[in-house]
Amino acid sequence: MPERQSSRKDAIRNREAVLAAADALFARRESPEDVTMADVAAAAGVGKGTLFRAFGDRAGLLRALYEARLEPIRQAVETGPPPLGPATPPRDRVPALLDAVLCFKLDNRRLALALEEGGSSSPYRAEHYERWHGLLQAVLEQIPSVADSGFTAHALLAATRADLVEHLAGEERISREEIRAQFANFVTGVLASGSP
Amino acid sequence: MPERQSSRKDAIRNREAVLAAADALFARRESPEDVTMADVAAAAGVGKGTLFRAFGDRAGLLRALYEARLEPIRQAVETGPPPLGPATPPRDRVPALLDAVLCFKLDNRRLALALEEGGSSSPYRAEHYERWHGLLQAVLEQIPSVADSGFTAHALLAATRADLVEHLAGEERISREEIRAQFANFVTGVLASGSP
DNA sequence: TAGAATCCGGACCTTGGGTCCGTTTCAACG
DNA sequence: CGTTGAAACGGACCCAAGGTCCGGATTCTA
Repeated sequence: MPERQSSRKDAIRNREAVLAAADALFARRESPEDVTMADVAAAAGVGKGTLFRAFGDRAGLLRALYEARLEPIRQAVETGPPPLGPATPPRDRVPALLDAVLCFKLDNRRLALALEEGGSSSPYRAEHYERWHGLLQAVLEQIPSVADSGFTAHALLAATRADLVEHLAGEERISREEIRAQFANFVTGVLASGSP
Repeated sequence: MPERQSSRKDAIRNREAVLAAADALFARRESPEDVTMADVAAAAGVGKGTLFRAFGDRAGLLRALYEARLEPIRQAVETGPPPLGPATPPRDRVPALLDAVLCFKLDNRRLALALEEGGSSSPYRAEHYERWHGLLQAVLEQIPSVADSGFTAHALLAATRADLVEHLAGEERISREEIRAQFANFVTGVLASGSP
């Protein structure tokens, strides 16, 4: 799985070009699955060979795009100020984390859809999911009234699945703020259960 | 989309044969996606044309299998005795319904996976999902402490997604009863929030 | 600037869903 | 029963899309 860096400037330039072209295509096209690898290569002005050498396979390209988009949030979560950063009390941080995930999915509907569903292997094996789940579980652990933090983390994250978000925003025409509010309310309910 | 009945006995016999063969193949093979349509046709002793004429496309075959397996539960929910049937008080019926869905996914992991993920269009457009969601929403509506019954129904059902269940049971090696217990606990928490 | 290492790119391969149409089977009718 | 037209059969065929390959171009190093 060729994913290592290259020092040659043409390789670097092409990698960037592919990333940019793919980004644009996924934003423009209706459904992720009618963005083909050949399309991306053509839009980037590059051969298919180049594309596959740089990213391994379709999933690799999607992952690269996804991680790039996720980077700012990751920073905010790991070393940023409240309410996302580590200094936040658990009862406030959990809703903030989940809202951040939800907003990310809302802002990157097509991309998240392509990565979560299109993949041949389940989204639960992706290491970015493991990261979110691990973090959320750890924070939930610090809230005494919450049992089964592992399962609870899975269940809460499941409510932010890309295709569900897409359905709510696209099919049911619910506004972004409405979705956020309802989800926040749901999260509050889960956290409140069994404590004064 | 050719889905109507035929009176010719060879057509009926072949339809059954395909259904049985597909059922067996999905149960036997590790991953749903290495059951090809050609495999099913061969296992059923039938040509590919027959298979596609009877079910339209791959999704149609999956749907037919799924509906067949779902039929008993559907009966129990629509006209059966408590705790699944309509005579059950809402606070007891919601957990029962969700447990039934979860058990169904546990008992039909491969099939549910193939239908929910493999499809080109989102699982939320499937009419069996609409049925479950509609019913669950209606029952939730009767519990005063639950707000946003529509969203809540989506969120609860999301925790029974086939790939999540597969991950819990397959990857994390959690026992069936453990999963049921944790999910039941989660549901209880959601229902209890905001009421004595 | 020579030479080697690396990268480029598009022709080519494979796989699997879906279609087509000549042939066969069914069932209604005389 | 034999005929006959409609419906079903089945496997050769088509096509799209992901992924591979290798001769030639480009870049780095000495």
